[in-house]
Amino acid sequence: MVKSALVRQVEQRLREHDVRFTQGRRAVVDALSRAPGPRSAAELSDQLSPAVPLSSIYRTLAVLEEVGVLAPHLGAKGLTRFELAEWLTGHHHHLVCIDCGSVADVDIPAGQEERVRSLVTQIAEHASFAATDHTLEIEGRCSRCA
Amino acid sequence: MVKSALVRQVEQRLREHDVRFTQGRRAVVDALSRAPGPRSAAELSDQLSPAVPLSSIYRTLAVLEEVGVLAPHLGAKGLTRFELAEWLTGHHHHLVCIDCGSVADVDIPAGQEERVRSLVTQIAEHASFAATDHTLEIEGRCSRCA
DNA sequence: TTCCTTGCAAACGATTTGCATTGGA
DNA sequence: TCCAATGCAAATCGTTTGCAAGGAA
Repeated sequence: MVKSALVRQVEQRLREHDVRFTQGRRAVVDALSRAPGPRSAAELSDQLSPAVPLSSIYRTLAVLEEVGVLAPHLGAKGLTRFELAEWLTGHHHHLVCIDCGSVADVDIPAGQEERVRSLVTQIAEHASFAATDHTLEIEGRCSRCA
Repeated sequence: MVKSALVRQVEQRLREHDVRFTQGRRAVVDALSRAPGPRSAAELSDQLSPAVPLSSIYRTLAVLEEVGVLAPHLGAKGLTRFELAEWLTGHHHHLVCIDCGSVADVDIPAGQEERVRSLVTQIAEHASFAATDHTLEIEGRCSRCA
């Protein structure tokens, strides 16, 4: 199996930060790259345990966030889920189910994204806020819970 | 001091749910109505303690959320902040500071909000998702942290 | 009086950390 | 080799809950 472009990008980023890309860290990145949305430490542990113990998953998530490979997503009940950062996967938004709490990624057409971006710029300027990013969170019921 | 329209609306909603509007609950609603953004239990406790103990604040927040007077906002480090629900204060979006973690409310012009709403509708439809609400979260640095 | 609410302290669950051990460049 | 990374268990921290006492209708 060939090494994916994504893995190579992560390798390079870690190298730049003098951080090792170990087995456990590879396993976490791999699991997240296959997931259709953010995942919590516990959810990852379900897949990776006992090969990667929970405490190592937490440490891995912290390190990968620090170097900008992962981005956190804050969910209900104090759960923090992580996903690959947007420079690796592209910009997207979230569909959050108010029943089961699942979070799915959605892409939107470039033209519409452009409209959102310009709106964000206007709002931020007006509020003297230095915007660096934005997310449109759409709450509702997923097809399974509807 | 006259009883504000907001307090009267809350009173009625609680009455409809057979829930008492006690001193402690009034204090929490009052504190949140003065805050320029969502507040956590701990932040409220700083203001209201020892008159209202922390555990009561948590219970109050849970009750007020249940009857739809408050809406939760999930912040970094597992902190949940609450604010008055939009039917009391109007629809708005959030400016989230990536340095200090503060969250401020922003209103946007009706015309632009209409554009966001229609975009949300399109995205949700395309994804077979039953949207009930949305929030545009703008991340960046607040004027104090910039 | 009758429940709903409250206060306190103990319990919980997610996350973090100390420390000795292991493993990768 | 040598220090970063790991595994385990204990410690933290935000939040929840059991239970007895207090308060509003």
